[in-house]
Amino acid sequence: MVRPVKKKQIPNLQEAIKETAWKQIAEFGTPALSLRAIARELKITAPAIYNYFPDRDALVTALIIDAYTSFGDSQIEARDAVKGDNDLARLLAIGLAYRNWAHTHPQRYQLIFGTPIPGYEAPKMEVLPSAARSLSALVSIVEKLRVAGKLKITTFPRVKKEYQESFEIWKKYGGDADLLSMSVAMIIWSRVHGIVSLEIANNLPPFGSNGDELYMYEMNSIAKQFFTE
Amino acid sequence: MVRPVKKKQIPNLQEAIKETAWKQIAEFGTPALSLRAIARELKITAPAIYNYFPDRDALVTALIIDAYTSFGDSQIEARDAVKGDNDLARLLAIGLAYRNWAHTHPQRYQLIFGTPIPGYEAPKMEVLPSAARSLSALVSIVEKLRVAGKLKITTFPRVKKEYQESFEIWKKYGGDADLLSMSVAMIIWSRVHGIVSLEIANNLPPFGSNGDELYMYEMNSIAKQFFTE
DNA sequence: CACTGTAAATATACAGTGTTTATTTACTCT
DNA sequence: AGAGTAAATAAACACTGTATATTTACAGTG
Repeated sequence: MVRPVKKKQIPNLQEAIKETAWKQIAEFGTPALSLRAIARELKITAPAIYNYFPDRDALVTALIIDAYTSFGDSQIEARDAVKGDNDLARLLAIGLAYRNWAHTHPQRYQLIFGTPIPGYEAPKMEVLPSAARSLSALVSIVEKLRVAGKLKITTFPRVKKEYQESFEIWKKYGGDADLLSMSVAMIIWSRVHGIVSLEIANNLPPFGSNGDELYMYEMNSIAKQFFTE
Repeated sequence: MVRPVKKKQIPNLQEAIKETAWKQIAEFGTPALSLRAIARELKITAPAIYNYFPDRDALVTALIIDAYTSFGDSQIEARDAVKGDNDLARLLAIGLAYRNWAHTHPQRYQLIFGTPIPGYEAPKMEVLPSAARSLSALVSIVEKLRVAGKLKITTFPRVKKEYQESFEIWKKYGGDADLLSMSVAMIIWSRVHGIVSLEIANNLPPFGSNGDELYMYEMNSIAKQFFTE
């Protein structure tokens, strides 16, 4: 047997490969990702995968983009779930959703923000649209608060000139916003990421009865330092 | 030829293996670490390594402990280089040394705090002594400031009961300190790690002409929020 | 000095990986 | 009906970590 008839083939093999990849990542961890193992489970041969992804890194890139999209969805949902005009409540909702998503999908989180794949480096330009979108919820709220005059700070270290250009690309996919807002969003992100990444790597003991009090403390610090009311 | 005479052997092969490992990590990145490649460079066979490390993970663990030690050295040096009794200056010195070490040895930083080795998970109990020591400089200064009455805050989320025990072990290697001081040290650590890990993974554009102004901003925020004077 | 036991290296082999090449087949279009 | 194309397989290559058996260099002892 060389090639099964279409009826016995898996429809939408491209999607099936990604699904199987996620399944195996969830079960055996990100670094155990193996093309041959995926092929085995799908009952195809390994080189068949090359019809859908030029190499393993391309598959990883596709997974990362999917992860960013899922992550971004949860951020945007959290923002839009808050009714009324309390944008500080929205900021908090986004922050909680961030940690929640990371704890629900620790492997995906590490896939995006860590470097768990041997020799893999993400191709910036391919990933950027979904990456920018995933942080757009945070940026949009900081920007709204700034426009409403609720941003406490007015000056901030500026990004190096040669990088301001990449901010422009960022805006294209992450939504327009003032440079100040984007910078504040980034420092908020760095704080949130600091806690979450240490938690996920098991380097932080859980503070509070549910392990989330340290995080709430930090959410509060952020609100107090950067915003009024 | 089966076994070279001693004169032609490499003295202290255990150290030589680690050195070669670091060399290759620096050159080709952490995930490319390969026992066979190390053996090739040392002109021995791969199984010979097993006389010194039971498996690849044991070698990685040894590397991690060395990295923690080097990192801890730089932290302690930075603390002790500040003369006089200005402990806030010491805190800043430690913070700057943190970022500096990470940028000088990005692969070591990722080796310690990321998860760049396929399938590897650090054995907590083996690594803890050097890990605890590496943060002891920060803890000691926070504790000094607390004793001097310069700690602004007096309450903080408490660590889950079942984890307070691990804090006790921590004290054994990281120096005695109040639980409050250790908790404050941890949140400071999480903020610093947040920025540095994003910087190293190339996920943050450089703020300021030298790329360090965002970090200075954060150092300032920490000092202002947690300490007086 | 000869002998023996041990420790450290090699040689070989196994199962796994990503990837390349050539080949075969199923399906589509003219 | 026949030709062309796309998608799969088969086989092979160069790697990887690791286990086993074997060989050898050296240290210690009678």
